[in-house]
Amino acid sequence: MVTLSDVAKQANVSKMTVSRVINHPEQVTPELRCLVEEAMTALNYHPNSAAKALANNRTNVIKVVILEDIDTTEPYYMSLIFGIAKGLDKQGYALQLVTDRAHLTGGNRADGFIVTGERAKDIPLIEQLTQPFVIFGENRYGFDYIDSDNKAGTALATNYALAKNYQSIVFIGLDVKESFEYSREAGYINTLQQHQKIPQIYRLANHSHVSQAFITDNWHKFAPDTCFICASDRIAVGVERGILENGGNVPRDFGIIGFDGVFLDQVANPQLTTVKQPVQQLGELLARMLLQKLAQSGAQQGEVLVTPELVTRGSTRD
Amino acid sequence: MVTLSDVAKQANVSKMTVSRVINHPEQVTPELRCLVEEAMTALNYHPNSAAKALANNRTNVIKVVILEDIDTTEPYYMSLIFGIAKGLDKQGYALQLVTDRAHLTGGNRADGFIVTGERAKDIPLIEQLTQPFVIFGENRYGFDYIDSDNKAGTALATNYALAKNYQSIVFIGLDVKESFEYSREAGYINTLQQHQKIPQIYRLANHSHVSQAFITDNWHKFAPDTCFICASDRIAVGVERGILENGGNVPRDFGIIGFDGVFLDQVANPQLTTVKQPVQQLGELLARMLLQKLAQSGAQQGEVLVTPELVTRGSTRD
DNA sequence: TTGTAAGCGTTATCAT
DNA sequence: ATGATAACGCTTACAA
Repeated sequence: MVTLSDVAKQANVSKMTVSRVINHPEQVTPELRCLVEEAMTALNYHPNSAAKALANNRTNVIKVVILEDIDTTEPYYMSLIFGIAKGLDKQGYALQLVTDRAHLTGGNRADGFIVTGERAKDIPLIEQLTQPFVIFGENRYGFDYIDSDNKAGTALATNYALAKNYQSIVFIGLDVKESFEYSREAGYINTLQQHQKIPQIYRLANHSHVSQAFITDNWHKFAPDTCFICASDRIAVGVERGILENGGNVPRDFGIIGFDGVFLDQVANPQLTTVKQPVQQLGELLARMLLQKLAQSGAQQGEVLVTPELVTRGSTRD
Repeated sequence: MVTLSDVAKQANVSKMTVSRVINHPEQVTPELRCLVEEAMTALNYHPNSAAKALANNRTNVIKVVILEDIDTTEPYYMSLIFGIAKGLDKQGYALQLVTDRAHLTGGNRADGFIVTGERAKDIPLIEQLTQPFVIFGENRYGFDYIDSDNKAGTALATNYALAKNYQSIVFIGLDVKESFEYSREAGYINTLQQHQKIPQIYRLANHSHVSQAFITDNWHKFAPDTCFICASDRIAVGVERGILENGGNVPRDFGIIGFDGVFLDQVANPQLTTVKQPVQQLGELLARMLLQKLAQSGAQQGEVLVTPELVTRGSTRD
């Protein structure tokens, strides 16, 4: 194993100079810096992260906390974790997954936290955290966060439906009292109002069989030339099935636009037009934001909203 | 931060005794051990993993290497990673995701590797690894591995189809030259032969639209009373769609059995009878096997096959 | 069985 | 601007 001392010898300087070249390059003269850098590459030096961690009282580990009870096959979360892992890896950090609330404070140490799926009751728990954290998902508590721009997403979808000349545009949302749901509804409502149309909103549990049953039960209410803006792809898949089951023509008489764009949209038949969240990228951004926060000793990072993209496919008119 | 010394003081012993209670409890007298343990809980002591790592020349980090180019939304892999992360977390290890071959040897250090998705060309690369590793997935190179028992899985499926009295039983496999595919075909073939039936195997690319098109193109070949044993849920979803598209009755005249049981099976309509791999559990087993291998300084661990489970649902007769 | 001392690789502090 | 020294928390090797 090549250590600081090895590099120091090779470059004829002290360990400290090498350390400084790595951590505070501005404090060392260009010539020495150059020498040291050459020595480092010559020896293929890689810092020992455990030693660094010990000296700095850090761990190089970030805990990813999922407070929601998730179906662990849910592709959405998996993509997110994948993105986080990639983002952390790039900067030499490793990830520890926490699904057990008890592991949050107890257990191994970490340099910071990425938290998602929190409900109101979790807020005190989160506020107890003594180390920097960032949140995935809109929140009203002033926590730093990253999310898709939900409002812009449904606005995109609604505008598209209008452009495709669907007469009636209905929103099928989720029956949860979450910030993201309100934002998605707002994007829809605002867009419709700009076009002097009356919003029509239903809220369902986030399951395809629920939305499928809903369509069948209310089939008489939906005349041809209707586009359904859905708050999730799960909902959209069920809506699509319900329409087909009742003999409706997709996309000519009925359009469907989903939300999420992770996996399910491609499995549907016809494939879904959907508001695609760049989930993996969001994960990488979370990692980057947290590491930056660490570098700035916990400074506020604010909120970052990433505009999602409308992917057009067979569930809406050409 | 509570350290060894703190615990030592509290228990009126030296640091070493505390260290021994943690790492070699048998070397310390029961009374002292008890005293120390009380002190540890009283102070809520947690070992500093960086210091441990430094002293032991370890990192407490395991690299998870995915050599295959995967669709990062693929729930199968995501579940696996989730399982690995949980398994590692339990023993205080963190995970680093490697998708870039260059990061395999270079970059940060790790104590061991969990490798998956390797092709023939990757074998030399893997053999160069200087640290313990385990593989996910059957392989013919003598590497320690964990996998589902693919052969047992398709045998389960085929026996079930026979029990449900489908006259004709067809296997739709994948057109890949991989160990797991051969095993799945073998389970099907063996079972049919035990019942004096002639195997009938097709091999397709692993996409639902490919298998859907295949069914339509060959619809005349498949008389009612046929059950399709599929090598993946993706294939099965397409087969199901193809059958429905051609007016076939599922499950009365045509049965479909998938393989994997991760997410897709539940999204299908009707939901798929499928051979469910305990993917997350496989991940945890991988973590456990690797950590045990580390504890045994790299000793061979052999292979572990986990028998999958047949989940019966609407795509086969009641 | 228990304790003492040295060292793992790095960085902060203080001196030059 | 650069270097010497101690310290981070733990474990191995050796001494008692």
